[in-house]
Amino acid sequence: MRQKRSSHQYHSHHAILIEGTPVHPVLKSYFGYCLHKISSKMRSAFAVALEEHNVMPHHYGILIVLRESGSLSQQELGLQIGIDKASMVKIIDDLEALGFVSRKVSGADRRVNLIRMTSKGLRSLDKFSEIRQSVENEFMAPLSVEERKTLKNLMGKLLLQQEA
Amino acid sequence: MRQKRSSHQYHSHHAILIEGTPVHPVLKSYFGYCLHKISSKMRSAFAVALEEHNVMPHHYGILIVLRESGSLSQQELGLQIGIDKASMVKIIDDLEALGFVSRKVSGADRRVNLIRMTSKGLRSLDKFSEIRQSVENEFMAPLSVEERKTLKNLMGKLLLQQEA
DNA sequence: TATTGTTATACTCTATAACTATA
DNA sequence: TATAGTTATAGAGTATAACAATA
Repeated sequence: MRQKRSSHQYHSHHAILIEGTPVHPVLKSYFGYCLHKISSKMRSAFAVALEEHNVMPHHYGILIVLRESGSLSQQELGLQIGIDKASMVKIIDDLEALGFVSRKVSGADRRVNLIRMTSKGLRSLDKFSEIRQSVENEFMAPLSVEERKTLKNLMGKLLLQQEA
Repeated sequence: MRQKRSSHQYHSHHAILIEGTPVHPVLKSYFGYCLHKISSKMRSAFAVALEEHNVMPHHYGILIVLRESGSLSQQELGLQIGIDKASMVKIIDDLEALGFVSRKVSGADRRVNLIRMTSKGLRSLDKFSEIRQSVENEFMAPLSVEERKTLKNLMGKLLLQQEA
């Protein structure tokens, strides 16, 4: 429990709905641009929806990984999702202040903090996942169920390549 | 011609290839996360590829819109792609310093700068478009031609909704 | 000496407000 | 007075380096 939160990076306050940054018609034919536009709108919609719970999308990611992996050191956790150890400190501070995770000094190596989810964290994570799902549904609205599956499948293929 | 450039926000220096931020397996099932990951990797690959020409992705967007629209005021130009007038100043400074655009005080209203592409700007834009295309091709590599078309089509539908 | 978590620092990006010159 | 462009400033985000405790 170390600092206060402000979290005003996404300033819209609509229920969930999408705010209006202009999309220039000429640029709509560029795949990278579309990707960037949709991605940032979706992320900011998610951020706005999470705002009242005092968390941000990256907190959500941490919680998801933590639930899957069980107890981890801060550095391990950061490694798994590409966040450096210095930035992890603040993120874990946030989550600990909210009562979603706890730090426990490792018995085996007293330098490391083992991060563990609390039951409150688990409950909240379910809530956040509902929120994530509803944002995703809203964005996917123009697509049929079949098209959504196709889109996810194609995106998955693109992501796969990155591992190599 | 007002200030120097640094442009080191993307520090990788591979030819074009994709650098490695980890993608956690659990998160791969989340559409928004995949979108975000691919989008930022693609954008940063584009940025790295543009680096030697001293431009960034948003400069490219400006040039594309400018070529399409012809001469525009700084503010008009910014409005079309969602960049505020203060930020436009530096961007136009950059492009002017590179000789890609020129400012000309409007005869009708001496407060406004009409921005016009130079022939050097036009030539360079063609080069940049080749670069953009090759980055896109690299990212699309895992997909068949048919799949690429499908993906672009689906993304287009998602983007369309944003206009409303 | 090397490593975990921490703190401090610096640098980018972005948004806002203040200033000028025109209108 | 209002507006286009400019400048200055402040905030969030992020990466690096230095530091304390422990190994």
